[in-house]
Order: sequence, then structure tokens, then C-alpha cells
Amino acid sequence: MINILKEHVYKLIKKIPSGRISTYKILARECGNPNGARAVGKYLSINPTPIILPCHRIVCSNGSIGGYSGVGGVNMKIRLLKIEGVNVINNKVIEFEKLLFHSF
DNA sequence: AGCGCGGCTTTTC
DNA sequence: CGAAAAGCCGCGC
Repeated sequence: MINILKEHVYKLIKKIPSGRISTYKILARECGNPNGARAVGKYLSINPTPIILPCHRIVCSNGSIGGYSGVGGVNMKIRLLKIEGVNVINNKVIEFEKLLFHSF
């Protein structure tokens, strides 16, 4: 059990395979902080390796794209998701529930 | 060493 | 659908 969310979050994200996605809340929950989704988002925002860390595979729990502090904003995030095979329409992930990866 | 702020959110009205 | 409020952690001053 890692107390530090940041480290834990990064590891979890790295575990997410291509074509799969997850949510901030789930990650926060996996870290033991169900209400720490926001904190998780911040860690991703300050993540040292934007593309290396598949932060674009993380979306809102409601299926919306959420946000992206990197260059290109959510547009780039959507682009990356589509490249990996995730359908995104109107800033929302299609069938994101089926793509959710919660087998950490 | 201590305090305050911000953020890729989430939930409810 | 759009807007507002709430709770969490690391970093900077």
C-alpha cells in the first residue's frame, strides 16, 4: 500500500494497456482516497512525462473526456484516444464503461 | 518548519 | 445541459 498517491497513480496508469481507459476516481479509489480524484488529476497535470505516462487514458467517471493541461488540450487527448482505438464523440468516450480497466 | 493554493474531478441542483 | 460547492495532496514561499 503506497501512501503517496502520485507514485501510486503513475504506476497504475502505466499498467493501463492500449485501448483501455480509466477514471480519476477509480485511480483515487485504488490509492485509498475515493475523494482524491481531484488530487490525482493534479498529479497527472504535473506529470513529468505526458506522453510516456498515458494520462490521456484517464477520463471523467461520467464518460466525458475531462481535461488535459498538455499542449493541444483536450483536443490532443481525444486524438490520442482515437489513435488507440477509443471512440470519442462530443468530448465523450463511447462505451467507456466497457473500456474501463479496473484490474489493477 | 509551517501555511495556502491550485488542479486533467465529482456530484447535485 | 450548465453552474457551483466540496475534499485531497504535493509544492512553493
